[in-house]
Amino acid sequence: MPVKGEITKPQQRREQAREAIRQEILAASRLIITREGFGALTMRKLAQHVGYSPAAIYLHFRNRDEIAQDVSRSGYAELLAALSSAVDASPGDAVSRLRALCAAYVRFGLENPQTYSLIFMEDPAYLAAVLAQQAADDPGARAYALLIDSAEALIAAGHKLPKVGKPPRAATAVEFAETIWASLHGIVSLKVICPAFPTSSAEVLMPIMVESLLGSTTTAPAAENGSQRKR
Amino acid sequence: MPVKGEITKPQQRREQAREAIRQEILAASRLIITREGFGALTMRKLAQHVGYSPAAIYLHFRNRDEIAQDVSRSGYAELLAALSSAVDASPGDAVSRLRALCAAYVRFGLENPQTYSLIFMEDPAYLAAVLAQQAADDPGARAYALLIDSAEALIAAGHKLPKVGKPPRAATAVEFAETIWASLHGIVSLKVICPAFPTSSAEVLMPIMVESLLGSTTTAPAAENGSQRKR
DNA sequence: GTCTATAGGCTGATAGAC
DNA sequence: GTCTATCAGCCTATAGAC
Repeated sequence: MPVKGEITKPQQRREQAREAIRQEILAASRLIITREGFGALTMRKLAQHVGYSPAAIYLHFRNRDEIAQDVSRSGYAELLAALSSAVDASPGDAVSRLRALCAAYVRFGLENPQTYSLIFMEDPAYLAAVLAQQAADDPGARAYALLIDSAEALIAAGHKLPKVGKPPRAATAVEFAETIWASLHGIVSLKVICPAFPTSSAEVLMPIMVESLLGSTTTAPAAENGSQRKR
Repeated sequence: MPVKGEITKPQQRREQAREAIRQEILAASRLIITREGFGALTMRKLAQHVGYSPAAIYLHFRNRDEIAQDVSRSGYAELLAALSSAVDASPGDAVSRLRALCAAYVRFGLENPQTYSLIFMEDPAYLAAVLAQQAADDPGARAYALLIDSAEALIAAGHKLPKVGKPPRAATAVEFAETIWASLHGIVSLKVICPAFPTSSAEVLMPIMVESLLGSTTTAPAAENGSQRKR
């Protein structure tokens, strides 16, 4: 139904219809992927799901990869939403927010294994594309930025990041944030691919990681109990 | 050529020939996988490589999965060898050995991305099978045990593992070891699937992780500088 | 034992009728 | 625009000739 007062040319109506079908196809793709994984997304199955012939899909998407990219993008958007709301709901201090962020990340991965697998464990193209396109509105880039910002907030709050390299220097916010991310990804990806294997639960592994990493930072203002463990 | 003094019956000779062909097929499989990845291992390509027809492969292996299992097993053996030699070459103290183990693990993964991918990032069957079969001679189980042992050596050397859970209790050796493993896996798997993405190099990320985790342990005997960071 | 030939299935993608 | 029909290729696995 056109908005009152707007002129709806036949062209526009057609455009809207096209977009609606596109979204319908994407919704079906997401459903198939979250249920059976990316490998199960075939053009035939997808066409059957939306009630078209396989050939019709190609009128709206160039190929299977373009669909995967779009679904991937919405997967990053879901992740971003989960992380954002966790950050917003947490208390004000930097440490608490970082803890909340980590917990939300792991929870998202475990609750959406197929989506997580698609966006972080499948073809590198989707992952690389996120980094390559520095568009600030990309949900993947924004999720990444959320983590970096949290590490910077830690520094701003007076925490000193752990030393690294020879000669030793303080780790940068990006290095520290990526260390956290890689650690969390290790838990999630192992659990996603083989739920039984790390015999300990993510609820046990994650706090050990996060608290160790947070513990490796030292607070500058309150130097009463300096906990440097080396040099 | 039979060993001098042994009686080589026709039966034995045939057995040896069969085994030789089996090994030849496995060698070709490893070559294909390390070059092009597990996905590129097809019966046709494999047959072409060893100079047989596709059908001939089925005389020596039940199916593709059996080949994958065998290659996977040898992958675990390679990993075990890399870890063992690193442990043997390191100084005696528990901390140094754990550091050496971690460095060797990451190095192995980065130097053998396709093998690493096969044994830790593909079909869960291979990973689960290693855990399921508690056979002590399985290379995968032995590599796992090597890590657990290192964590236990840390305890034996007087280190207290970090607290976890509510109410807080000290983490077990298995929990601590699996935390280390998951962290390292996070680095390697991200780098393997998308070398460009964690923008920091593994050489930077890995020490931050390992030193943080080691730093979260406290040495009991020398309690002069207790570095509890909480409670 | 090893081969050729082939069954029977799947895939992504396209040409051309309506 | 949407369809049917099909291409060209891949796959695992097997039957039966030599």
